[in-house]
Amino acid sequence: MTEPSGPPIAAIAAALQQERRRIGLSLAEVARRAGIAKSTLSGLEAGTGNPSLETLWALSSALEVPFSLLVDPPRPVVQVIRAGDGPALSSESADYVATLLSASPAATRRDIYAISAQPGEPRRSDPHLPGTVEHVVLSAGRALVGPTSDPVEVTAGDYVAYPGDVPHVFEAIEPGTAAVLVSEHRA
Amino acid sequence: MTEPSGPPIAAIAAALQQERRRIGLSLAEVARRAGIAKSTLSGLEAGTGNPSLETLWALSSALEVPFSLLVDPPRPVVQVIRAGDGPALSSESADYVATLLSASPAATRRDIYAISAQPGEPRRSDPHLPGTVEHVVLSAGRALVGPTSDPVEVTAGDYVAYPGDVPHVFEAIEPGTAAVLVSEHRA
DNA sequence: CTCGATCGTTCGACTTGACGAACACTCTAC
DNA sequence: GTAGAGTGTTCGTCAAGTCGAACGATCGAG
Repeated sequence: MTEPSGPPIAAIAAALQQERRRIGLSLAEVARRAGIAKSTLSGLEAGTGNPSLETLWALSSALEVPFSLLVDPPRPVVQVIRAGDGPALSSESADYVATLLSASPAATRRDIYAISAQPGEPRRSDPHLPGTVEHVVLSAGRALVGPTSDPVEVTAGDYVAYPGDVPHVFEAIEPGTAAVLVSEHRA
Repeated sequence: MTEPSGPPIAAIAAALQQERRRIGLSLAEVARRAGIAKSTLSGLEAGTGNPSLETLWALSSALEVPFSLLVDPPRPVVQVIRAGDGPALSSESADYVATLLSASPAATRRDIYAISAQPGEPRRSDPHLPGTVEHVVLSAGRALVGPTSDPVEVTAGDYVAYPGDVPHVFEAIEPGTAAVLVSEHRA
């Protein structure tokens, strides 16, 4: 069972209101900053509706939180995720598996990923929010990691950090390549 | 040309097509699985439009990728620490080596460690600052990790998180045990 | 108490995204 | 050659999301 639930409108509604109150802004002020009608925001916080991508993006900018915060539910403080566990939230393909281990809480803003990759098509990523920094520790194998313009070849045990707000890539060179990735956003 | 934080419609368009072709499905088939019109999907992959939350969610399910992947693309390099490099700062003992990879900036408060351990005396840690949380991803071997009162046995690939403000332990069970540890303080 | 400002909600009008059929195209089989 | 099944695209229609204004509620100053 992957995702039994529907669209996380309820979760987003809660996150919107929580983040807005955290920075102490009124509904009208956030709507103004986001460039949307406050009636729209009012409805969203009430859990009614089906916001468009632009609306959500504008709100994440106005609230000054990563977009993922609005869609990734918070996680418990203590938990165990087995290597063989069904994916709580993972991105899979034939030669690349990225499992989200720990989503960033509101205050700290960082995600931890376990990556398992096979040689094949490189995993390219578009720029993230400005201020994002990513850290990779290769557990096994060999990979080409870093900005698309200047990637670095790393082997088991190596560590590499790079800005997340430029296009970047993760390409396994050897079979059975694994890594731990920490993506953090500095406010 | 690079917008500071424009809606990632273009990125989503690329991600949609990339993921769809990765699993080798036709546009019509994905649309059918997602329960949306193929014309809608066609437009989205072309980069035109502004999809609603429900539409995106349905597509992430149909493509069997996490929702966050479509809206929050993964990661990119600035600093490289090779496995054989002499660590600038490390804590060593006969059967335990912890290398500091990335010290926590003032704002974010988190440290990333690479741990190499051998079976022997458990590595016990006294409580850190209140609000500290530690995350461990085991790269290789087998270890007993977590609160001293209730440790968890983990193997390669496993993830475990536990409060850092209580006594905790890291004990290698197999030779050649390695791990990545992220220690963070929540304000 | 009254006025004013700000809060969040509700309402009708407009804009726009989603739908589904028809379309042009490619490839294969007969 | 033609017929068929597959691909992805375009277009008119309808439903739904968004907008802006008006609404009642709340709080503080005079």
